[in-house]
Amino acid sequence: MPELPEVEVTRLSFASRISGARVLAMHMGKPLRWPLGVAPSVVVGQTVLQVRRRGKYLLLDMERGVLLLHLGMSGSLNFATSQAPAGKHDHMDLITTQGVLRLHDPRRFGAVVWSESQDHEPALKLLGRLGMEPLTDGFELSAFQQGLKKRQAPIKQVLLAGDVVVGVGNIYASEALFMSGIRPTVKAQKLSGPRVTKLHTAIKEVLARAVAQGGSSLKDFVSAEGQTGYFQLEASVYGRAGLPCRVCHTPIKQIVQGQRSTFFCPLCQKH
DNA sequence: CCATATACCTGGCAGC
DNA sequence: TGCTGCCAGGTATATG
Repeated sequence: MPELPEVEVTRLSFASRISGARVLAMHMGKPLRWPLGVAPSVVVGQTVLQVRRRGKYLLLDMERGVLLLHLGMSGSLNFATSQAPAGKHDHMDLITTQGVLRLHDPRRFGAVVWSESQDHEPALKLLGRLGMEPLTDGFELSAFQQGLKKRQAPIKQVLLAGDVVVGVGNIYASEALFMSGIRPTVKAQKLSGPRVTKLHTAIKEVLARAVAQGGSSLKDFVSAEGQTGYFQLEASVYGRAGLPCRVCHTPIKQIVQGQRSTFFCPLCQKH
């Protein structure tokens, strides 16, 4: 569920609502990917200053540290208005003066980590090797090109790795490569300048469009299930194995790269 | 440094 | 209906 667009839409959906809130209590459920790092009581009493996003991580800046959240594969955040009973898969409740921020994550690949904001904190180390933010000016074509030039791995896997550019998950990697007419198996370093330019544009476009779409359903995003965004978007290739390409009607192919599914049109993405 | 495999965990679904 | 096997939006870590 959560690639960059959904994480960003999630952020937008609760950032203003929780900013300025003071933490009254914090409850953790079953273990997530990493331990919180401190007793939940450490977070109690702190005020949420702002909510930022870095890649697919959400960062709740507080007075004395940062609460880092990751949604993993199956996580979502929602606001429980009162003390509605936590369900089987609710693994964090942040009870604040402005509502209860609740993490729902069946597979528990997500994470909630507290970090006292200085350098060598393990939580912030997670952010250390992340690549460029695709929806900011920092995502410069020349830097993108330079990043790809070093890589011999297939372009799809380089996009997913997140150390050149962040936020492109398994769905949007396939979609962006389709948009730019690039075969996912091509070695990153073999892409010509013009093709890198196309890909650079496609990544920005596909992610920005998805954020906009998610944003349009923002009203019921939280109260509903937190999943409306993706289903509004029509995938060009993802999940469409065997179905006709929307452009040329050639059957879409599905392959496996790095144990993940990749989808592409063999005609529109010739090499 | 780089590329690839592995591990984490649960639910949904196709097929029998 | 129930079982089994496979698949799923991520990514740190180990291994070669």
